[in-house]
Amino acid sequence: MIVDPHLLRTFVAVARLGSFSAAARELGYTQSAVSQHIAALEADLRASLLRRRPVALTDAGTRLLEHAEPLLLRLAAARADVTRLAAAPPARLVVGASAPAATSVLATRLADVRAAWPLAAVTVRVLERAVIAARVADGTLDLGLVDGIAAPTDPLHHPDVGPLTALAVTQEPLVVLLPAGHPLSGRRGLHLTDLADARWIDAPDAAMPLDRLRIACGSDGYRASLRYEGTDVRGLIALATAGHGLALLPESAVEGTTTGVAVPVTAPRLTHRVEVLHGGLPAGPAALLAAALTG
Amino acid sequence: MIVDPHLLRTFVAVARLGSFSAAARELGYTQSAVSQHIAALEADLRASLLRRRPVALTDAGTRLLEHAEPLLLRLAAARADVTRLAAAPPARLVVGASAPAATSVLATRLADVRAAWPLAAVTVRVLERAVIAARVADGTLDLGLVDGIAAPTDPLHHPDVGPLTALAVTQEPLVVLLPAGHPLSGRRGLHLTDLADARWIDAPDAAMPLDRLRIACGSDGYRASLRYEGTDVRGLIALATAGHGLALLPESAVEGTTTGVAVPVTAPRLTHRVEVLHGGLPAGPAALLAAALTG
DNA sequence: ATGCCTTACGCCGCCCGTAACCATG
DNA sequence: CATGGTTACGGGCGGCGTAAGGCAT
Repeated sequence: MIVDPHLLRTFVAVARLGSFSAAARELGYTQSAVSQHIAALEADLRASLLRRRPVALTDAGTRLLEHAEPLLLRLAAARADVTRLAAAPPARLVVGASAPAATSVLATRLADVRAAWPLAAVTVRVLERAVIAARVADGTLDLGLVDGIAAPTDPLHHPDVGPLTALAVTQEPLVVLLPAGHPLSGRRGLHLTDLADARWIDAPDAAMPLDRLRIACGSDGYRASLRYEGTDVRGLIALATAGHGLALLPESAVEGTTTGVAVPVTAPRLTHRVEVLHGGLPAGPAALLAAALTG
Repeated sequence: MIVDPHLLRTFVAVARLGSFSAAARELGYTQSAVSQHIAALEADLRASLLRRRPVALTDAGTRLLEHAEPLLLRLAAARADVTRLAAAPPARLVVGASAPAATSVLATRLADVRAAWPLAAVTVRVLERAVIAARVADGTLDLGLVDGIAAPTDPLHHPDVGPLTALAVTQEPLVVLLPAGHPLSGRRGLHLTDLADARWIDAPDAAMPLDRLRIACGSDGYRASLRYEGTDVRGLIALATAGHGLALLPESAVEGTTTGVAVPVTAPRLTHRVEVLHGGLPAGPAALLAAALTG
């Protein structure tokens, strides 16, 4: 009746690694067991999930994978969440932050956090946005700081991996960074919709990912002419001011930049927002620390 | 390592029924097996989940329940989703709709649906908003119609039970229904924020639930002076126009009402929105029908 | 011929039911 | 004392490993 999560875990491993034997090694099974797992899953669901030799997902398999990954995540989150309730608050704090806007917020508030909860060790881990909520849910992180684009009062949209509490930490204007001589560089404000066809730099780990922008604007534009994979804002600023494309950043990220011009976004009404995430224990240490961050 | 979903299912049943033996009956187990399930779960998570005699949830149990229910839902959804891919499109269509705004939309479009897909039997099931997404995900419903409050371009927020496709069907202004002699009845438009402390009727199944309104406005107000449990709008309109409280409705719901005054909501900028939900198969019948509804 | 997945088969462990036990109203 | 949860124990079954069997490259 109920789909066996062990089989799902095996299925996910096989799909990711593209090999039964590699999945078996990773999971500590024999190759045979993995084969039986997949066979059992296919029999249970009465659908072929994988094509063998070479191993590739069928349509049904692709579909199942979309369910299986969040499912396993939630399963881990459930365990972590309940266990966390019982366990004594540990003398350590692991904070995950999306880079670098959220990290800079953390830097300015970390003193408050340390004051609120004198901990032996604090670890800050810079991670991509998508995984932070998951790591908070499964207990790998005690606290998460995530930034994103949202209308002024709207909360950010986090992947649903369990009951998490999200609190706004900061909210500030978005700016478009232009090279010094750019035709628009004299403007006081910009309408993003006018820039849908401009040359953009997609810097998902250093600035705002363009796909988020597309979602926020409901537009197909904002295509990247350059992709910047890294978390160093200065590198991004250098590229943008050298004219390789526009960059969308929170206002604070461009403070002190003299080689380019940062023009605020005036429409649509979007802001850069940082939220802190924690597993919503009412009076736990994470909640205290979250309060210290928002206060 | 992985929390056994069978144990979770038993746990949910016990929590809901407040009894081990009742849960055993429902699940087709012996009382002993249920006891062993709960014991195993508690041992696995190293936490006490239930107090016995009387059976009541502990804090950890409450927490686990929040995870367990969506988890089991997703598990069912995963099975249904994959199975649905393989199965031939059945000659039947089950549509769930939140009452009554979404239902009336369905009434006006059902002819298009029948034209797009000649089916032997069409069933319309009126359900509360919260369960529709779940029933679409697990295949009980082929299509869901859900209404809600949202800012003009924003999508509705549906519970995350799997990869569902949501498409806007209609969007129309919200109105506040006032009795004829009400001081505000002469107004051309109303600011909802001015009405946070007014006397409201909470009619979750006939109009907009006030808790949604509170979320949309980020306000603690809009408390109910009367709760109306039913799906008949005419009954609600009668109560509102008789002065028992204000009602928040989509404009179309009050068409033809002469005993009261309906004043449009002008701020904040919120609209009544109906969306159709289906399990996102690209070319399946549900997608065709969804297109017929939106077209 | 050699990976790589599948099938056959036996053993171990888990899970459920029976039944005796115990606690609480 | 009765109702209802717990504990003890045994049998059945499912799942994993070993090993042999296809089947491509």
